[in-house]
Amino acid sequence: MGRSPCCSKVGLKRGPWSIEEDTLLANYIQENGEGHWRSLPQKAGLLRCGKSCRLRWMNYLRPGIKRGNISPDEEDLIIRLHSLLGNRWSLIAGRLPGRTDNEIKNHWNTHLLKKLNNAGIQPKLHKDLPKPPKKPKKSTTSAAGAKMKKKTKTAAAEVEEAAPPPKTTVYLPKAIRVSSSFPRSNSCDSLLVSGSGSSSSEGDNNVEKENAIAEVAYVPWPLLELDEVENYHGDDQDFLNGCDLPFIHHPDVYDDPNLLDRVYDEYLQLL
DNA sequence: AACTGAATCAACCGCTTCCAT
DNA sequence: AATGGAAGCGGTTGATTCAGT
Repeated sequence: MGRSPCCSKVGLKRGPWSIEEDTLLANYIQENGEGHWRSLPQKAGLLRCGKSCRLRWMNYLRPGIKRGNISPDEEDLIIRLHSLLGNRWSLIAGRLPGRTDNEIKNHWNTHLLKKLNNAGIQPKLHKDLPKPPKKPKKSTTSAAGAKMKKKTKTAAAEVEEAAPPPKTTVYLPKAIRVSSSFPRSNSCDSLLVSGSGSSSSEGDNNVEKENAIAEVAYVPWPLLELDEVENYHGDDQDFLNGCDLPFIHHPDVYDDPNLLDRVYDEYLQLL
């Protein structure tokens, strides 16, 4: 499976998009719809690679995009969903209408990681997990991927590395492709309006799955030890007051070591 | 006002996954 | 079953902006 040389072509423009380019792209997609990104630039008269066009459309030009001012409610939801899904930004974005995976990822890395660390909370709760049942994989981490990850340590990575070892566990489900089934631009709308867009039974199944996942995501999750909250001496009270974080200690939950296993199994079945 | 370091976020890179053949 | 093209995803980069001195 070789990679196609999408963005390595010489002569293609890179960097920030101009207003003219935005207009060309938006007009073309309005007339012809999304998709066929590879051939889109040429047809639209753009000197960009298809990937770049797709990214620009998805993260900036697409109708209904909300920009900036992520509300405390949204932050709370991001934190909850991240505790459930891990770094599955597209899945998380699918639960936040008008937000893009890129924006959520950036917000997490620049704001939420810091907030959680300041509150004495380990943001990356994916270590020491009981290995989820998984099918045999072709390859784990390629040499190139490992090399890329080794390059430099990001601020986010530093924050996470400096944090204390995790006390609790969170399951990290396998990533699934989202967009083809759940258009991100109006994912929540699509959940509410059953059958709109896709009338196939598969589409309805997806709606049901997403609704079920959403219910799981909204369950108050026993992520944090109570002493973590009690020992918090940070000064970011807005964060603690503004968010409905799952700070409640649930003895029943902690006393049942198999609960997360069961929830994870249910989640896998839903997927 | 000038400089510097930190913070932010749009865009890029490369890998994975899906799907048609 | 194997292959290759296309799309999607998550990690990372780097230009720009902001805040502090």
